[in-house]
Amino acid sequence: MRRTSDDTKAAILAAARERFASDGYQRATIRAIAADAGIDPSMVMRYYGSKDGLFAAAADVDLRFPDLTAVPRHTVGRALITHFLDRWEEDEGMMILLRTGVTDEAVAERMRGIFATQLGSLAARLIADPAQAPVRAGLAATQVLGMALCRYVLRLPPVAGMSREEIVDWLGPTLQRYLTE
Amino acid sequence: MRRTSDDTKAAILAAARERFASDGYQRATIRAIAADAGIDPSMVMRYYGSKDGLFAAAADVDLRFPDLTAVPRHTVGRALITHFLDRWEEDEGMMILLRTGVTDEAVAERMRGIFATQLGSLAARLIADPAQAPVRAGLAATQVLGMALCRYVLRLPPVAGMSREEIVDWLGPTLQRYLTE
DNA sequence: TGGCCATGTCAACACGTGTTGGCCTACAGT
DNA sequence: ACTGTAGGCCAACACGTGTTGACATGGCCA
Repeated sequence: MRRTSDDTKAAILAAARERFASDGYQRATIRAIAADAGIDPSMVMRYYGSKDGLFAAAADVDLRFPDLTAVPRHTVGRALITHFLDRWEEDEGMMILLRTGVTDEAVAERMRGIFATQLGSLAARLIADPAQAPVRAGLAATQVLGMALCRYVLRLPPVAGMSREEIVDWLGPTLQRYLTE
Repeated sequence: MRRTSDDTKAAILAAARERFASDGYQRATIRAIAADAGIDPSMVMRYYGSKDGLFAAAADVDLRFPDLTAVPRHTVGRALITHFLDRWEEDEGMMILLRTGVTDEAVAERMRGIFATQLGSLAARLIADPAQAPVRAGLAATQVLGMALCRYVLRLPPVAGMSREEIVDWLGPTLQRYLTE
């Protein structure tokens, strides 16, 4: 055989993640993805059924939160932002979610689910009053997503130019306050 | 005459702002905008030349920052977030910029310009060390845009459900620290 | 060697898009 | 009443899209 079908599927998925991440859903075309993967557009349909199916496979992403209760309570803020920066820089899925969730309601719903369960449950373990946990988690989300938006998507020069240490030093205390104070 | 051309232009622009704000650039079609305005798609071309021309007219937006040096220095954070919430709720242009800037490089560049000049010059007047001003402004942008993203675009339930007072109470101190401390 | 299936290509369809040019129609000025 | 013109509509074009089905071809197994 020239190539095993799993190899081709993987090549398509890799090309799709890149295109979706940089162009968003609409502007990423099946033809362009197929060209990147070095095969015919019809192969994409064969392996993923439709553009929606391909997107679903490409946007399957997990925040992979560590257990922040294992870390000293007064360093929770710094640990959270550090993990987030890591996650953002190693997984194109983050960019895909943000770029498409802004205009696609279905993806937005998915993001709501991800943040509600993952950040929410984290906050629930950290905060005594269970009624306050969701609001605290939401506040943390605004700061963390805002950073991702400005740094990786919009690329505002001062924010894109900051070092990781600077960011942790500045945002750590903010998140610390939102989550524990 | 049935209608003056200025009326029609205004009707088209209003429909366009609404569509661009809720659907983004690609999914907002000339045909849908024309239907909303109650006229033929070709009229849009007549008055605005092209879809790009129409978008440029619809996305012409100003942050309209007040002079924050007139306000007591220790309330600058609260004043900033208050003004931003106002601005966001009264002007669809904000939503247009955020929804489209995330996928359209030209709009992103425009946002960079807006934030650099407006928030940047504000920070420059507030902060003694001129080398630190851009970073401070950038930090404020992450928190403020992150709030807009979570509350108005993604509609994360805990954030969308917060009252204005709650938001000001929580984000005010954060912005205060970024801008003055 | 011959046949079969997985892997892949090709050309085309149906549809929605931005955009264009020609045509109509109601009103203002004479 | 006649005409010019501003405001508006209609049908069509050219293009790119996702998607489909028919056809080719290389390598494994009998």
